[in-house]
Amino acid sequence: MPEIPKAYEPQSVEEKWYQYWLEQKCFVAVAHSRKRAYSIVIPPPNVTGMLTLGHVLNNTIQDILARAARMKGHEVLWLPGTDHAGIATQTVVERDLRKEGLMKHREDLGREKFLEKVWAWKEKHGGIIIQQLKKLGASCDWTRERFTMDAEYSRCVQRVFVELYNKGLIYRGKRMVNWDPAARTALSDEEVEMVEEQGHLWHLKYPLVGEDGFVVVATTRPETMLGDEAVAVHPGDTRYENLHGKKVMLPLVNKPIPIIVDELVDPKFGTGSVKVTPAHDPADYEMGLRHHLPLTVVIAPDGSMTATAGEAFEGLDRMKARNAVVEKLEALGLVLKVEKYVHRVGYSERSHVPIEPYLSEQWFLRYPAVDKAVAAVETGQIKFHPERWSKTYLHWMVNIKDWCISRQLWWGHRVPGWGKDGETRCQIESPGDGWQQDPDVLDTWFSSWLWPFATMGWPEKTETLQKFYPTTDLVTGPDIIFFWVARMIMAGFEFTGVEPFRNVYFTGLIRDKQGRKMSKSLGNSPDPLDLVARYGADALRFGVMRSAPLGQDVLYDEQQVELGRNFCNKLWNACRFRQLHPGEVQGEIDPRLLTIDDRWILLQLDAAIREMDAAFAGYKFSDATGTLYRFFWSEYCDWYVEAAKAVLQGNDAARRGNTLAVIDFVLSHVLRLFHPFLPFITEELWHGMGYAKDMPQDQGGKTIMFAPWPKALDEDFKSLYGLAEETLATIAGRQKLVIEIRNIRAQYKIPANKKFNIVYHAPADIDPEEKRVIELLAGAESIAHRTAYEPAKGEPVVHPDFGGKFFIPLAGLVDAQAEKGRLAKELQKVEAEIQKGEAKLANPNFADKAPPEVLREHRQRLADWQAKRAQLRVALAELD
RNA sequence: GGGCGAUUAGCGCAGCGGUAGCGCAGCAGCUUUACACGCUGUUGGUCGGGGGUUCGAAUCCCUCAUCGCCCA
Repeated sequence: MPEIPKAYEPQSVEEKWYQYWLEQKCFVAVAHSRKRAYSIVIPPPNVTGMLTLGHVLNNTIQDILARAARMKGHEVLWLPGTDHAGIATQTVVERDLRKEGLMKHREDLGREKFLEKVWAWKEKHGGIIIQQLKKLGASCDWTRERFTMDAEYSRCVQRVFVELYNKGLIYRGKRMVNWDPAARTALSDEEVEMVEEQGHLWHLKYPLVGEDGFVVVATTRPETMLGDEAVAVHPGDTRYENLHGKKVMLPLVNKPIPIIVDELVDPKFGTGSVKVTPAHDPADYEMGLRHHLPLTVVIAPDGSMTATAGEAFEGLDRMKARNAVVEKLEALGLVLKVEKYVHRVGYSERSHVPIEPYLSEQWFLRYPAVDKAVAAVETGQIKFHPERWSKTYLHWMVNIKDWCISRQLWWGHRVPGWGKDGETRCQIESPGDGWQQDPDVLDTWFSSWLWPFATMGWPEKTETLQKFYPTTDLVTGPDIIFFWVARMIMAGFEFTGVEPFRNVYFTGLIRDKQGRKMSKSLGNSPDPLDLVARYGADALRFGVMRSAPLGQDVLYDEQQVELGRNFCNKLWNACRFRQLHPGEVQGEIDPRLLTIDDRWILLQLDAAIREMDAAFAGYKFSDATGTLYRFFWSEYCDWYVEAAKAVLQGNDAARRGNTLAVIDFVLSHVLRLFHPFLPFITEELWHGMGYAKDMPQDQGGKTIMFAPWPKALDEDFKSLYGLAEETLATIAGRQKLVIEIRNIRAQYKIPANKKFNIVYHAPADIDPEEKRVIELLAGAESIAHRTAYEPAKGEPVVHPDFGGKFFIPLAGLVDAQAEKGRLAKELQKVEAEIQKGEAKLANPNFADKAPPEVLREHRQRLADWQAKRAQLRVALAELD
């Protein structure tokens, strides 16, 4: 690494090493390896997808886990792939084809032609997100990349369908389902998002048949009145007792409908009497069944009004029809009043239009292995991080309802159901001539719930499956806990007999600075690739991880990425500093030549490694980055390197070499600890610093990816190198001293670049080495020892822990008034502390009940403050 | 209505029973031969309100408030 640039330039470095890793097959998992397996399957992004910051967070965590596991000696499989995303993809392709003028509706092309177009589209645009993940540094095994519509994968899906059908868990039936009128397909309950809306409650007057008067019904959806088949009241509602068995004339339609009595009517809602529209409301549908009411369909699958709705409304969109109906009723004087009303409306998560309850023939699944799936999480066989999500999971699992799995789309796995002359069969291949395959496809989640094992070749007992299944960790967002996580757990138990993963890490949501969700319409969602181009992938990863505590939403701020870049630059320059000193790379450390600072930084390194291990064990990645940041920047760069300059600038070649050996030791550990977080820069420096040279090929020689993960220093190492706890206190004391001197210098406006002299007044001088370090750290020209010293009036003094006094002669610079002010202010603080301490110790309850070590601590603290007060008082008196 | 989470310095967070901390921003100074993507010093907090337990509470309990997510 000759002539290293002053600033780190990530672009070329990242490109180079990613290519190298691919060429060297570093990401490929070896199924017959003897190493212990670690595996993780990617939550497959939509093929249509583009990388978002959410993906960055999610995949960076997976990459950190995978890279750390490799360094810890595991055989790692991180299995990537994409999801065919039925509705999303079909919608995008349909839009494009319409734009190109190739069709108005997909029927114009026909199923086969249309699917050809989707596949062509997928081939052309489908890989974008995969390429983006590579830019991030994702160490996925790309040789095992899967797509949910791969031939083998599709066979798995159909096989599973047939199996569940044969077990009686899949059935077909006519039900009221959540219908998306824009995509024109059924959806599952989970795909409906309830949105609170300010709407209206219309009070409509329905005239009684054969007598004067009205029944008033309240509704939020007046357009459905065209399909009303009854008015219902609660049996116990005395207000309406006289109406039981009578009829009303349905306005506009002019059709008599009965007044029925049903327990499920809420007498407190609106007027207590409700209109019943069996074809367009789930509750009304149930009521219709109980009372044998006809189903009058007035809204078509595309959300427009049908012919049955009447000439005046046919073809109108349901929302337009609403206004038209209200207008007509108003003209007839049948609208009693309109109230503002807040209610919750179901919206399609896909097309973002209001869901229409719609009666149709669909396929449903009664969930399998529910008990096992519940028990696995309850007993901790599968662990959630943070744990609290298990509550959400369990709540859903015990209230679980059958899953509507059929979709009226073309892009997806076709239902392996066949019909002929009213007979239905379920099998993968056609039963023969004349059998028509069900036109529906399956919910995308009905394929992705098989992801952990279908991607590994199940149902074949492949080597990959045997080695890497069940997987170790899953990293995903809590928003798909029902869609995906819960269903994968059930599928895992049902089809493989075991849990599909042992740990689930739920990330937070990425929000902007103001706490708003990232969204396209707000335009607050930055393009991660743009950030990579400007700051580097490592910077982006580090920035995102630093601000992503476990279980907490992430407030994204570009400043964090900038910070990540600054951090990389610091790392770069710390290595550059080492490079500028000639000397053997990673020489032997001689314990006899260690300085106290060497011993201190080794102890701090040990502590940092332990903290890292604890952070990894608890999936606390922001703690890990915090530890690394602190150790490397605040401890290593700010204190150790500055102190080490005393040796490096000295003439003792042996000591210089030894200090460089310590520096290499620390840096080689630092690079490895950082590698999972900052893969590119650490690889570049690993080679550049020469640390790869003496390592075995598969242990860091080829790449830092397989360099051994640092281990905390053991007792033998510590005693050999004389690493003892008291070093920490000694250095802390010296740091305090240095800070006090620097403080005085700043107070007296001695420019940081101006050297100044210090007098050490004490019976014995300090060790010359230590003196040199203090001079260097404090920015002093010299420290002169005096056994007798008469300070000038008001000369600032510092009292070190080890005794004696440091005077800072300021040669005319002393401003007695200023110094007095400074001391008085400090004295005030000290007095306050003393008062607190005295009050506490004076409390007999405290003295009696507090544990002795706490008592001792408080007494010591008080004594220290009192000593400090005495010093300050003397100094103040001298000023007078 | 039920559940979960959050509320600590201007901002983002840590601390979860014994002196309130970190990073960023702010302020002051500095081209100190690794780094201005930097260095040094430094100002900010009755830990959302109220009650309780305790010798001692940011930390445990109760309650209220505000915000956010999920489920009815």
